[in-house]
Amino acid sequence: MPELPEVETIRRDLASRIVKDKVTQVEIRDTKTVKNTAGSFRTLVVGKKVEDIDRKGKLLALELDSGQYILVHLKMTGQLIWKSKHKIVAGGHSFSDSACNFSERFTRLVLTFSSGGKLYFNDMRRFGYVKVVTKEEKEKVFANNFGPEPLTKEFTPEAFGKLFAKRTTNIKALLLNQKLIAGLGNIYVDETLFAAGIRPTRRANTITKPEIAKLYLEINRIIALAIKHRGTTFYSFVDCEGEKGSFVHLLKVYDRAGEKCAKCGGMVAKTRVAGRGTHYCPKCQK
DNA sequence: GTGTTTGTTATCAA
DNA sequence: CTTGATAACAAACA
Repeated sequence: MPELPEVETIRRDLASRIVKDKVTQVEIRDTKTVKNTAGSFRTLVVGKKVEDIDRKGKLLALELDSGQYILVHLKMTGQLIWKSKHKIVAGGHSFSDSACNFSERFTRLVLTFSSGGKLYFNDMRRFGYVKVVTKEEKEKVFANNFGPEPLTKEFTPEAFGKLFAKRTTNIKALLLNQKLIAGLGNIYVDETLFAAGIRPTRRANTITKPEIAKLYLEINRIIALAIKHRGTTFYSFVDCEGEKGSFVHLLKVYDRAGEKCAKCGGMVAKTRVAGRGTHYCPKCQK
C-alpha cells in the first residue's frame, strides 16, 4: 500500500533516472489503466521529455516539456519499475538481474526512453491509473483534492488543530481523509495513533489539545522516519529498482495483532474502524 | 468457496 | 452546504 513515504521514495528515485529523458515509445497493455484513450495518450506522451516529477499525497505528476502532466496513482498494488538500458536483455522480456523479483505478469504500461531505459507500470489489482492532464487540471487537482501534507509549511499545528474542533467522526477516518491531510494511509494512521496514545475510535472533537499536539509531532516524526527507511513493504510495494522498504521492521502495531505491545507489554488488538483493519494497544491508547 | 487486503469515490442520509 | 457512514470496486492469495 503505497502511502506518502513510499510514493516519495519512488518520486526521488525516478526523478534521478528519467528527468531530461525523452519518451520514445508507449506500450499500453491494459487500457483500463490509462484514463486517456490509447491514441491520445500516445500522442500526448511520445516525443515528450520529462522535466520534473511532482507529488502531492500519494499522487505523482510527471511534468512533460509540452507543459502537460502524467498523473500516476498507484492505489493499492501499483509499482513503477525502472530498467536502465544495461539491465534489459535483448527482446525486452527478460532481465539480466533475474534474481530480483520483477515480473511482467501484471505490467499494464511500458514507457521506453531515449536512454534505452524502460519504465514499467505494474498493478496486480488494476486500481491504479495514469492520466495525461493539462497544467491547469493538474493544479486544480493538487489544490482541491488534498489538505496540507506532513512536513510541509502548510501543515502547521494551527491548521491541524482546526480539523478537530467540530468533527464528530472517529480520528482514524479523519486522518485517512486526503482532503483534510494528504498522504496518510492505513499503516501510518495506525502507527501515528499508537505513538500518540490515542484510540482509533475516539471522536475527533473529544481529542484534547495536548493529544493533538502530540499527534502532530508524531505524524511528522513517523513520516520522516519512514521516508528515511524508504517506506514499508507489505504486499507489493517496491521502489523503482524493485527493492523493498525497510520501515516494515519498525512498525509497532500494524499487522502485529496478538504480539506484545512495544510500550507496555500488553497485547496488540485488531478491530475494524472506518471500514479498515485497525491495530492498536487497548492499554496504551486511550 | 470464503474471507481478507485498502485508496478512493459514489451514494445516501442527516 | 457540510459532514458522516457505508458499500463498492478490483484480483489474488491463504
